[in-house]
Amino acid sequence: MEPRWLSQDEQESWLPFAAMLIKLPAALDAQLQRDADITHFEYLVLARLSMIRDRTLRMSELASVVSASLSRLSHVVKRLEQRGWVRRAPCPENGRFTNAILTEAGWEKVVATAPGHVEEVRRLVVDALSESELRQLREISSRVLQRIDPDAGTW
Amino acid sequence: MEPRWLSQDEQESWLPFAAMLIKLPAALDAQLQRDADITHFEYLVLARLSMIRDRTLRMSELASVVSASLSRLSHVVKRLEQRGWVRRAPCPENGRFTNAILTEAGWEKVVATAPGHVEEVRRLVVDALSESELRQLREISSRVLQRIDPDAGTW
DNA sequence: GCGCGCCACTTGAAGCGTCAAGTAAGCTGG
DNA sequence: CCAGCTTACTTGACGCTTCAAGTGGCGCGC
Repeated sequence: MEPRWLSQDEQESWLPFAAMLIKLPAALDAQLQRDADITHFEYLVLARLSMIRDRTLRMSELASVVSASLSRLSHVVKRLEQRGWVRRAPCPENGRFTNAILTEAGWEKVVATAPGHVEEVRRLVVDALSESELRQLREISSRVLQRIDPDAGTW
Repeated sequence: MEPRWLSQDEQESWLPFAAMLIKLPAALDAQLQRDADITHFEYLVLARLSMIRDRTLRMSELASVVSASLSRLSHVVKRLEQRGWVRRAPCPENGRFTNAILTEAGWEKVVATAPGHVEEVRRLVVDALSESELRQLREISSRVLQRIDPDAGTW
């Protein structure tokens, strides 16, 4: 079967988009690495915990909200635990679950790190775009996410 | 100084966009890994070489067009060389330069792999969006790239 | 014309992610 | 009531990326 190659126009959209897909995460990582000595993914974990009641969440739920495998999360939480920002405790009601809990030091880390990160997100994306472009971006992202994982939108 | 947090609206665009930034590269990688047993980045290197006259490019130029460090490229090209898809030869005119050259087997690998990859790009992005959304996406991506690296647009 | 520095690359070690295998808690059927 | 399955998580090994330290060709100053 003859493949449906991208047209000239399609390529001219795809190429810059693909480049952004590579460079934007690298740029966000670089800012956090430089200013806070943590990974973008480590930041996501801390930030998510900080937004939640009791700053506590089961490992499997945390994995799902940060789009990671349980294995990846387990390794990362181990490192965060060693740095004193998170601790783990078995869930009292059900011994199979493990709760990840943001410590006071972890909370302070988030408070210290978030403004610089938000500033970078603004600088590179939010403030670079008009209001209507931002809405378009939301629509586009949702559509792509839907295609990647048709079941995911359900939360 | 009080940080400028994202507004509700801004967050509602940023969150799906950030999720896409994580999941789309993972999805593209997964397809290539599954169907062709190569990394997305390895594919990029082979594909770029295949598009160029003589299928030959200096390492440093290749690094720049695929947005990678020279070190990363060096490691990857070594692996591609071991698999027989690329070979390296010092540039005749200037012994400091190394040319990366796509072999016949490498060419065949690209020809065999490209249609499936393009199909996945269509499925997840290009065919998921309208023509005008695709144009918007190009504009948005260019704007963000400009912010990340103001000098880069010059080629 | 040769020493010194720079440039293009290579290498090795350390860190993070993934995959597969392991462990331990709780449910379930007989 | 316990054997075996399932679920939630952990661990270890391997692969890829990064970072810092090499290596070697080439040009420039004197």
